[in-house]
Amino acid sequence: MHPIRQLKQTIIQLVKTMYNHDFNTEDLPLSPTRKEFSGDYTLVTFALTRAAKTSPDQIATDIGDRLVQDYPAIVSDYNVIKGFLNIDIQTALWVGYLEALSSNPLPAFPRLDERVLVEFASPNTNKPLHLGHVRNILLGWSMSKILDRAGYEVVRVQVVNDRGIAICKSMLAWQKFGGGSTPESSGIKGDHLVGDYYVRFEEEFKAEYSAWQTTPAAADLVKAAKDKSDPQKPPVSEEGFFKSYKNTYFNEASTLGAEAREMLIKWEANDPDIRSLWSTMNGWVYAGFQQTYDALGVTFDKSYYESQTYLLGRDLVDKGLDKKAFYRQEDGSVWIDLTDVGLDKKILLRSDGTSVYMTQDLGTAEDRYRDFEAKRMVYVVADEQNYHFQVLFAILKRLNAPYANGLVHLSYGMVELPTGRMKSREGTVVDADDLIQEVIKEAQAGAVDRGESGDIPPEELAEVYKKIGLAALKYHIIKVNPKRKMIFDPKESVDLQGHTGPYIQNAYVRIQSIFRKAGEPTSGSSLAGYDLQSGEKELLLALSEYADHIQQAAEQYDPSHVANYAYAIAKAFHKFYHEFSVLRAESELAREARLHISSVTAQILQDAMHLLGMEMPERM
RNA sequence: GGUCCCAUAGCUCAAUGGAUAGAGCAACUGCCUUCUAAGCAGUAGGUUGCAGGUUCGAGCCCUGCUGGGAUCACCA
Repeated sequence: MHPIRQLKQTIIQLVKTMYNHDFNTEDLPLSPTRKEFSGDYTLVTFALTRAAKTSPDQIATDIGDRLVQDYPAIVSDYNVIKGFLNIDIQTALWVGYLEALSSNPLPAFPRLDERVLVEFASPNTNKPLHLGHVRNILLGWSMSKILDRAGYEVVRVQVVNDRGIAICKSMLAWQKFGGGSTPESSGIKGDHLVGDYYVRFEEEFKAEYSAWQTTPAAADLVKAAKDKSDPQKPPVSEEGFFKSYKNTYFNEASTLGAEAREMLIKWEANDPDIRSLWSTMNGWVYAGFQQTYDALGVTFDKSYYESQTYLLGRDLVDKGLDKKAFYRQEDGSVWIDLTDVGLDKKILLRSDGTSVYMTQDLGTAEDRYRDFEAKRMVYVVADEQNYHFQVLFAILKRLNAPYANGLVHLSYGMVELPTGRMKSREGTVVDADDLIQEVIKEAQAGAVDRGESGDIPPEELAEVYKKIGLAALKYHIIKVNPKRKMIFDPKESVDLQGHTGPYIQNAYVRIQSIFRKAGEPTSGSSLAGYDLQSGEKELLLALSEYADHIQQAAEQYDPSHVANYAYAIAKAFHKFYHEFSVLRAESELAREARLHISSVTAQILQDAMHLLGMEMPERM
């Protein structure tokens, strides 16, 4: 049994008999002793002053005395500093725990017989994936692994936005300027090829718009806007007017805009030629996305396509009307009033009877519940949509959806560059594929600089560089609390030293190297009588906390807890490695104990990294 | 303007209401004949945006303020 659990039970019992005060395991103020003090665990006694009717120091001393006297098998010693009771656990207990941990290093959570659906990635098919998607994908994947480990049955899904005006823009530009090019003929990855035509459309449109701005019709509009403008506010500039008029121009005057919209209408009318082109180009995109997903090592159980789900949700509107949860205005539009829960009124059906994004999300939720009957759904979506999800969840609650209480928006902050937000117009968007290539290249360059890859078989080198490079990139992103907006510095993302993925991999690699020379520890061997040293105990204590960190990550929907824990373990191991020799241990018992500690460390590190979506190389 | 989020070392980030707020990067010093130096040890760096409050105890909870961001479409 975990020493802290024994200690907790003992203290709870003791406090009950001494002061008639009830603690339970969760609220007992017992934590690992800070390293500047001596002891294993520290009990904070302030909470007991009322029940004990004496000073914190006195309480600490009294409890300490009783622990040492009555439970000598558990507690060996104690000291008291300003109301903090620092407790030393018997070394034999730690050694016994190491033996147990060695045969069973990974925490086993009970299976919950509860299904949770995790939605992430959510790409649009008109553009390749970029850095923002990478954060989303890493969070979603890692969250799904952590929930799985915490006992849930996990279903991974993505929602693909494969329809709408955006993909029509790509299609139109390809028709007009593509000259029949394909990923095969051009040698360009499919999603990039389609993205290139999206960019081409925007360029052509911009040129058309600029040309139009010199026409008399445009000049009239500018004049009208200037005449109408509020004299209190700064005057309308020509440039400012054209900037804000862009969308209106696209919808009302643009030739290209008209062609793109016509294409969308034809698509909705199932025009066979348009549908065929659409399928072909989306097919290129999916092949491209698949390559990126493969490179990142993620998979989905099911993909939902908006082309198949965008009409869903209408029946829910009827249901909501029947239940009087929604209401219809004179113009025929349907709304929900959420002002009583601090939100606004929200439209669900336009006056022309067409649905909006929210309607579709309602339908998709219902659809997925029919598919998987998951009472929990986690949406991994950037925090710019916080309000949308508040509203979505509130509506589903009002409709009494059976899964309404299990809805979670795993909201994460936008990824920014040191120069500010990524802007496609300014070409500062960091492409996912480029980024992956870059980090692998850097990992290789780093290894070549170091010149120590000699004993790695040449056929494994590429694989090792890939694992190192991807760990650098992924760890750099996943270590940050999701809620935070993060500044992504490409230079730092390829760092291989310090608080990085490769640093953690290196701890694992060092252990594997020891095992190649010393052999694995003998399973089930007795370590009884070993006098664990404080540096060894420090690592063991950290290892004992793995389950807590998984639990915390699962409860808070925050994989960064696991990431930071893995770093703490790697750091503790590197220190241990420097302080103690395994191969040249002073005794056979010490050697065996250290082999066990190393083995547990390696397995926990590998497992934690696996939960984060990273792989360990055997050598580096 | 309403609502929500954020503010910690030069930079990027940690810190279940507990002790003297920690890491990494960047800078500087040491340590490879010894299990992989992608490492270890050390120096330096802080009024946790500001002002109050609650508490035995506040970076964390409450109020106000300042600065930054998101959002508030019959867009998605």
